[in-house]
Amino acid sequence: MHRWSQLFIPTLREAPADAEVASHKFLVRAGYVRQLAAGIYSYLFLGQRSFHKIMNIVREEMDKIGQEFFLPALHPREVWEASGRWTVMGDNMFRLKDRKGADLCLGMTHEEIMTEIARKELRSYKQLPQIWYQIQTKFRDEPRPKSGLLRVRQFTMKDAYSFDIDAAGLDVSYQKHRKVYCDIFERCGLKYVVIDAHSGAMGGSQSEEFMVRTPAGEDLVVSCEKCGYAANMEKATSKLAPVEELPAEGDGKPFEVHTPGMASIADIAAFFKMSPKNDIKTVAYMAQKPSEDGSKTLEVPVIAFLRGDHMVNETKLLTLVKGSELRPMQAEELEKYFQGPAGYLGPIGLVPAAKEQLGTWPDAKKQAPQNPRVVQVILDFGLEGRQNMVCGANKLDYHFKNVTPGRDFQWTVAADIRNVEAGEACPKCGTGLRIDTAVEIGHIFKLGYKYSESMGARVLDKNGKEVTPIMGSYGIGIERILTAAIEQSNDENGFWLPPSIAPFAIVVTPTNVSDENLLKTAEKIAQDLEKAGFDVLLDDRDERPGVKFKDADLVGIPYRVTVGKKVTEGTVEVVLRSTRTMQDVSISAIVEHFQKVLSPSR
RNA sequence: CGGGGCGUAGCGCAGCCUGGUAGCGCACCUGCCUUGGGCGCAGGGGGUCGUAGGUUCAAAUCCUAUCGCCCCGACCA
Repeated sequence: MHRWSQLFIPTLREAPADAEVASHKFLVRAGYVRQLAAGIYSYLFLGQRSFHKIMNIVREEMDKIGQEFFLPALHPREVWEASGRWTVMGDNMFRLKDRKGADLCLGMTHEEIMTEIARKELRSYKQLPQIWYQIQTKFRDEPRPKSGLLRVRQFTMKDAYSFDIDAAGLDVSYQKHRKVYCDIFERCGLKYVVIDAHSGAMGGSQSEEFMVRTPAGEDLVVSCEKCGYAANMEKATSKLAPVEELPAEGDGKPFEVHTPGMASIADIAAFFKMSPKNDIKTVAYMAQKPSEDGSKTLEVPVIAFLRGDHMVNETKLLTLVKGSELRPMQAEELEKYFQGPAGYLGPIGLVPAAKEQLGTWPDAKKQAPQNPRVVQVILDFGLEGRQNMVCGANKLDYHFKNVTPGRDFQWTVAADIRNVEAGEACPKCGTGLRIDTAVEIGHIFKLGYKYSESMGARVLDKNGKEVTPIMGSYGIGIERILTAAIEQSNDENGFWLPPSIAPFAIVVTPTNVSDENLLKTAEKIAQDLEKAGFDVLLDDRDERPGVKFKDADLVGIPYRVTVGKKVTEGTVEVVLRSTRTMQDVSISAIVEHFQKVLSPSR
């Protein structure tokens, strides 16, 4: 039996000053974790117990569809070079050298290692499909670790990989994971949503994220309460309400207006007494990506135009142009492409690339020298069909009026490159969309052929023909399940976890251990409950009741049995932490009581 | 990477401006007391003031460098 007096549960009355989010404060205060360095934590007794429960649930469910492996966390450079990600991962990957000077890295994820096994071992379609998973420590050198266990540099992940002979098979594997993930999060007692996710520039065809809404989250979820549409910010779209156009002025053609010092959209809208919706916003970037061999960075100019009140979504833009990074243009670059200064930029006079050149990079097209002023011009869908707008004239202190896209300027491609805003119409049913911050706890992803192809995995199909297996990858953040659960259920005194993932389901608290009768009764109750399969903690510390109650409220245990005065009447109190509701239960019926409200942990 | 803040006892903080033997609350230890919401009294232990260098008779305090941690930003030209 676990006796509190003998355990190391270092609870704190005060949270560390640098803890911001609830889960961080309480994980530290409740003695679950201690910080070792930025984004690196030690898990103490209670924390580890909770993680074990979570991992067991994950394991039990995953075993229904796959096989558990355990791969190295330390990887040789070569494996990552084979997939091309040695360079792609950049500073996010921890790298080190062994004594011989050979390059190694700490695994951020294990597509490469799993594919390496598949490449060496899988020979025939008869061996497919395969689903392999592991629960492993991952290392990511986050630019900015934060929010306690939410964004860290070392964490535990369940990652799974599927290998199928064809897309139909992948779909089956994908759906199996989707089902199992729902079961896992259900068992963990989380309220979650499944959303459409951005599947990256790498040709993934389908991807969904499992999100828990919480203010502590860093991801944005766009959702419709009416029809169930849900997507992340990188993927979400909306229907735009029509905009009232400005009347054409003069001969209807663009003309310059002197706008001294009006360098922002707010200034211009005020100056012309119009809505920012009638303005064309210019956003100018240099898109970057590493060259094939990783030896240098390739750059192309990318210029986006959006409605004045819209915000560009850099991920959408980056995906569109197939780049890996964006940086704002500098003054000389603005001068080169626009021949005008910041604050007065506009589309008229630009040299847009042809549609076929979208996402092409200079190195690849060396043989076809082009006009150095050519840029990729991206028009947001929100500007299509608009007329008589205002934009910068590419000339200090001047703007154009009467600008109509398509008539007065052209573009490389029109696309959705903006952020949806709360209240805009749902793309499916037209209801107002809501936007919430959320934490990503799981992600399922049809990878396609990226790794199997680049790393040379091949099997023979029925006809004896060599084919490349198609892959999926599927992740669950173990720590994030706990943090999300805490974010979801806490108050000023502490938090309460779903019994399935709490370190203990029940804490038995004798109010006074120097009272022999109370202590003996409490021990008996704890023993009986334990025998019945419940995880029980006996708070046998020689402390005042107030101290024990405060600690019990703090540490996340969902039920408390208070053994106090009423034992003389043969009853104890059962307290439900979440609602603070209290109920007298006769000692003889205590096991039965919990058998009704809880399922045994063992 | 850019900007800001903070490093003083396990935790939370004061002291620094104006240099002169390092303090408070909680926690911890001992004893007494108390026992239904972080109780009371008495006594006690614990700190290279992040690190290194400099200025000075004297540095937690002033200067320089460095390390660490936290927050904001890295879309709206």
